[in-house]
Amino acid sequence: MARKKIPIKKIDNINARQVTFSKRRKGLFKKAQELSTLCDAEIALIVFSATSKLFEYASSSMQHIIERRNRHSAIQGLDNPSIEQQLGSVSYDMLRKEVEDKTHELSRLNGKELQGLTIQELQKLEELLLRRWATISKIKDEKIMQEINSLKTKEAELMKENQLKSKQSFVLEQRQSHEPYTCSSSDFPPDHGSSADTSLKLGLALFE
Amino acid sequence: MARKKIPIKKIDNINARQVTFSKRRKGLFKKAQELSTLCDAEIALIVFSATSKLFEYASSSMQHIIERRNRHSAIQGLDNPSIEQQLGSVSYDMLRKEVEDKTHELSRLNGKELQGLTIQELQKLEELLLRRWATISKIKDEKIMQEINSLKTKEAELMKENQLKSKQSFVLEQRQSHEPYTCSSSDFPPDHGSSADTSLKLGLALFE
DNA sequence: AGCTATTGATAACT
DNA sequence: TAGTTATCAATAGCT
Repeated sequence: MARKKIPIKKIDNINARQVTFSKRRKGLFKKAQELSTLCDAEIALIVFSATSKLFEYASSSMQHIIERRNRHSAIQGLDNPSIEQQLGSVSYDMLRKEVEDKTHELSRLNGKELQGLTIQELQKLEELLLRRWATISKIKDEKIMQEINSLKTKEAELMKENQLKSKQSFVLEQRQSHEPYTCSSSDFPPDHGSSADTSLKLGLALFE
Repeated sequence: MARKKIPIKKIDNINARQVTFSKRRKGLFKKAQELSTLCDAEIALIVFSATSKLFEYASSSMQHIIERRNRHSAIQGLDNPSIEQQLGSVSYDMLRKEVEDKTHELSRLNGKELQGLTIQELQKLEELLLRRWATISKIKDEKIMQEINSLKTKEAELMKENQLKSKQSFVLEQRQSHEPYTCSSSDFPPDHGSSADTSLKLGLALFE
């Protein structure tokens, strides 16, 4: 739609692709918004760029539309809500109550209904959030430590490997520059405890 | 974009609206598909017509994109889990689905499903909780200040009242022990600035 | 549903 | 990165 028609296939040139993405994305969002307004439609649009950046539009609330869509497709086919209700494991009213409760709890956690609470309730909520924050911090830190440890291990292994290769090269050089002699794997020094130790320390040093 | 420019507002004529919805929807889906192909983007588009008919497009799998999107923003902000009083009765299945969703969301917020998250996601969650904690702290502090102020006011009023009564007693005593004389409200001193100040300081001292 | 006069979107270029 | 413009694409009003 411009100076020239382009084929609808992945744009090779990275820069051109980026520019096109930016322009067309803008156009797409505009059209979505227009359709929503003109025709009173409920629209959700989710776009992930090739670089995993998220762009989204929702004529109302994204969560609402997604939930509505899930219900819509879940209902396809087995659409007899009252059968289960009649079998009566859980009553309809109980479920409705539960939805209300959870919705309420969620919105409170989201900080939207805090004005009505007493100081004591707010203090409890404050403590709760701090505890949750601490939990998450802890888990995050554990994950980071795991990551670090695995990196350390990898590093140590690589160092060891490198040193092994250095020694091999050294032996080969010696053999070439002086008198040749046969060699088997058993000719290598049986242990390199001290040098292995050194490599471990070097590996550690990166993180300490 | 045609014979005439139309304003972007809800089309009144039902028939025209239906036609426009059909045409523009087609255009929107085409553009979404083109953007996805041209720029290697992952796109999901959900459209509910005014008559609650569902149309959707997903460059890969709708569920996959929605989940990816949830992971992305889960987490930052959280959409409004607003009460959706859909017209008419909500089906049993819908309610059960909603309970599941909200339970899931709650348990995530409660920090029970954190092991599966990446370090980046955990960091976002951590920041979110801190923000919420800050919000609650702020509201709590505001409430405390309100409480303090109302106490201050009450204190000041009581002090004033007491002083008033003291003076009345004093006057009565004087009248009884010496010569009587008539009195009106205008006989009271107009201001007690210093004593009011004292009560304010006392009120504050409780919290500082 | 089609048709076409117009408006809108955008590819290439600056 | 943003702005301009020559083209191409979408579509509003009709039939």
